[in-house]
Amino acid sequence: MDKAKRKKLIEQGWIVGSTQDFLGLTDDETAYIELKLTLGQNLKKRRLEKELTQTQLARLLKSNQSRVAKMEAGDPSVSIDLLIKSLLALGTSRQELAAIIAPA
Amino acid sequence: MDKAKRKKLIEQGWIVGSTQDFLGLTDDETAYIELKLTLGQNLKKRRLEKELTQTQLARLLKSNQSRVAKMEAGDPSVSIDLLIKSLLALGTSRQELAAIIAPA
DNA sequence: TGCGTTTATGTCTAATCTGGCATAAATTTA
DNA sequence: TAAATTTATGCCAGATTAGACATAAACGCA
Repeated sequence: MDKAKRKKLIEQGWIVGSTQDFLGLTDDETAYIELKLTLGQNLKKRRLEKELTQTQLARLLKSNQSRVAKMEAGDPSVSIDLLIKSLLALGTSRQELAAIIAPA
Repeated sequence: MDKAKRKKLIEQGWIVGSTQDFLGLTDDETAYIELKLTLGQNLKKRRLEKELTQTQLARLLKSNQSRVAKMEAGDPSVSIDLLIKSLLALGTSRQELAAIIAPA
């Protein structure tokens, strides 16, 4: 958000700040959540590339459709652990994993 | 292990195979375990660079010495989740995290 | 060698995460 | 637009993981 817009919103009575500030998250908590979102988005990308439905992917992972949906959305109830296991199960290499985490 | 050595061992009656074969792990299970070991080793490296004892690091992470020992050893009772949270808590960036996972 | 410090290992129970299931919401297709 | 398919959301019981604690093992050093 540029400074002009921010100023205007504040003048209008809006409270402006980052989600992080609002929720009172520490830097590392924020980094964790963002990382989870990134991994989930990539899982979805790979699923779509293979033209699978969430249900089909779930079967592949020996999980279920709802968990796949939550994974892709970065839901608080899913761990990075599960996301990484899923990506690995899809044959993602460590190189690829690294590229997901920190695109060059 | 080079082929000659392997042949010799087999002739002598040894059973030769990878730990993965022996334990009957799938490729992705192996990748998961190896990733966990890598992260644990790196956590230890970072701890030593800061000249902290496991107990001191544990306090930093709001955990305890035994869990730190297990993290560094890649113990089955620790998740990649905890390892990543710990590395992030030490201020590790996504770039660095990626480099740990797949050194250039 | 003996002592202090650090690290490793085992076990407990509380908290978190997972799969399963039901169902709602959204999207696609006829 | 209605039906069919796909995705999202909520809940729960069982499984897994976490911190706490005890104690053993390893290490460094006087």
